Amino acid sequence: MLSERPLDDRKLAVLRAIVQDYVGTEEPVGSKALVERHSLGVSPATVRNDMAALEEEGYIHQPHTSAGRIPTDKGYRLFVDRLAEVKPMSAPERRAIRHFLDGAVDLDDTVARTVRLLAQLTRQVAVVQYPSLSRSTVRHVELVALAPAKVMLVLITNTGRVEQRMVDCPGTVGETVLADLRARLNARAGGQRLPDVPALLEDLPAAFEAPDRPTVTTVLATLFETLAEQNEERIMLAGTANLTRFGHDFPLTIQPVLEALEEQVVLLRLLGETPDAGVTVRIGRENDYEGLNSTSVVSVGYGSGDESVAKLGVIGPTRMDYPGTMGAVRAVARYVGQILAES
Amino acid sequence: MLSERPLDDRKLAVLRAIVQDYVGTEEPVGSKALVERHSLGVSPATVRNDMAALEEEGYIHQPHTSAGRIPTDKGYRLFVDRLAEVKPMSAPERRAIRHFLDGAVDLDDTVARTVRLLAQLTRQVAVVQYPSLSRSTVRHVELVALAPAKVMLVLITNTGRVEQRMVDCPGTVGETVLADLRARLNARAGGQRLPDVPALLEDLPAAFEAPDRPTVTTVLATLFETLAEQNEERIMLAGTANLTRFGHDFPLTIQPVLEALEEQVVLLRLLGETPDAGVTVRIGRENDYEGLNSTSVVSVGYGSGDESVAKLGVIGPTRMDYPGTMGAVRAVARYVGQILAES
DNA sequence: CCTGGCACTCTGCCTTCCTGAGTGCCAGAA
DNA sequence: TTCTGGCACTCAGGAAGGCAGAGTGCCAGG
Repeated sequence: MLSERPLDDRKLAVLRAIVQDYVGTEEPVGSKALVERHSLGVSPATVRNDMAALEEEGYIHQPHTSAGRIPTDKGYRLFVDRLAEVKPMSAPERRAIRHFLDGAVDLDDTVARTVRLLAQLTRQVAVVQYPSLSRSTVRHVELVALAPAKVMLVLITNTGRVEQRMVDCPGTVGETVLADLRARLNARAGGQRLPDVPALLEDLPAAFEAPDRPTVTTVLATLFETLAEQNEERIMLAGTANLTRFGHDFPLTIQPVLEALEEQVVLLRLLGETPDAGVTVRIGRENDYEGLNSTSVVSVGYGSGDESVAKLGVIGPTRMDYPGTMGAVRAVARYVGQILAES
Repeated sequence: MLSERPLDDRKLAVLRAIVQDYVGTEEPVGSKALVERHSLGVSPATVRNDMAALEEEGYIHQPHTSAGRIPTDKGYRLFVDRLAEVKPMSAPERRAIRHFLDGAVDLDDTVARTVRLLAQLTRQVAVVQYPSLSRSTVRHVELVALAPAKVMLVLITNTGRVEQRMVDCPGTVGETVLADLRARLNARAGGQRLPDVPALLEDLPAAFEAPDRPTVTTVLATLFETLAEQNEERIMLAGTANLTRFGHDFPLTIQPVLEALEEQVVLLRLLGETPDAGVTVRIGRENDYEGLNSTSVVSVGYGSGDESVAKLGVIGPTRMDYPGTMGAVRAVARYVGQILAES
């Protein structure tokens, strides 16, 4: 078995044509139809031989003896890696994206608009992760006395995210102590990356009078807890209705997909595996999660600087328009990054 | 046509039995099966006569000449209004609900847990509206100077909701002015219902020195804007995967439902029509929104006191277990209310 | 007013048949 | 070698026909 015999150019062209046609028509594509729709310069019989070779190598597959071919996961993989160019968005599309995202009033709104936009552009299911706490820095820490022994702690990050927690203090908290603590917190933690903060504040209680130390310790504990709560990472979804578009073959598998989409944990892990740079495509079985074995995930990191603070992506059938989807994902990520940097 | 002839007790019993069986089996129910499974004390032939009468009145309907009967929307309506008791949760169920909701750390988490819980209990799609701004009161307003001319406004409500906005001030803002403004804002607005706040603060700029007034006005403007932003009402969804359970007949209609669920506006209007008190059931065509014409919505208001601050509910096929669903919805609403009151 | 009996209707399912798309292979041409 | 036209073969999927079973409406008798 010549399993690693390199494929010549024409075979690659045939594979490309098969992927393109199958994505378009959703039906197995035969040799005759291929020759008609693409000017390959050879006869159907020749194409058939190439197809046999491609099948031998596992790039395509026949549902039934007398049917056309459809690409396998491996075929899509080769297509994405070597046969397709990311399709850039057109100028009007870019303007539209820009304009749509510019209208956002706060972080929630930005994320909400992004996810809807992505779902519309790709006509698939879109997923956007909120800018992660661990990558961002402290913009401000605020303490608000709500009752004699009750303080509200508000943490604001450079990505615009706001987390708040109630703190039940061991005793009454004086306004001056609170002001002092607030000032020190901001002086030391301001601008620092969240994971670095605890180390910087460790010795803070020592700076206060003994009676106030329990309070300071309690507040710090809550703050650290908030910082550490990685699992608070949130995700927004849109476009689930698009799943129904993949009619014929998909309804059987729509349920596990919907289930996966409901599991924030699954989605977070999915996005978590995306490397920071570059558009990533994970095809079919390449996804660890079983329910997504018949889908592909196109994802990318986005961030306010050149640094990625979170991920976003699209989930659709393995039979998807990869160049278009990748283009859309990349463009949207870029613009969200810009918006975040501006705000 | 004796269209308003009152139905005697046995006919009602037959209707009740039909609804129960159909909900259980998902198949049209015939006279023979009915008599076997319910002790009606009469023969199939008699039941057939009753069925004919019920059909005449529009409570049930035959898909085909030689098939059993299924309830119509009108039939379900009668069932819900007169033939069914809300099924209370069992003690273990109540404990589980209580326990599950008690673990929540903040409002987001409470809502998230509620919606998941409801989806699991009813095995349908659950919807929970965040406590609405307009019904709640101001717990605290905080102003934080982030830069010389940049202030962050944080609004905290009694329901635990936190809204923040950036304010770009016309000039540099002194810390004393800010403290003064903060104190006055809280003194006047604290504990007040959100819609009443603007009127109470109208004359506030007059209390400040002329040079500071533009700043005060700007901050107030942003605050009012935040208060007025009704459309910021948010909704959380869970259990969409349950839609696929309604296999045979439903997949055709699953798409419009998914689309409806993506439209926050539709959901908000849906919940908005729910009266404050009591569990409401809207069946099939009774729903204004076309995509939900083959679904029923069971909803109820919940709140921290005896007052409803938001709504929650369940969306499922008209063929649903009404008593059970109503019981679950009512119980969950009650417990969320308690949790909110405690926090 | 209820019941058993009976003739009737129709869906769902199974089987059979047939067409058409698509294939693999082979012998001959470039 | 590599491509091409020809040919026999396979098989999914739709159409047509037939059958069984569930359910009905109606009627005459208890």
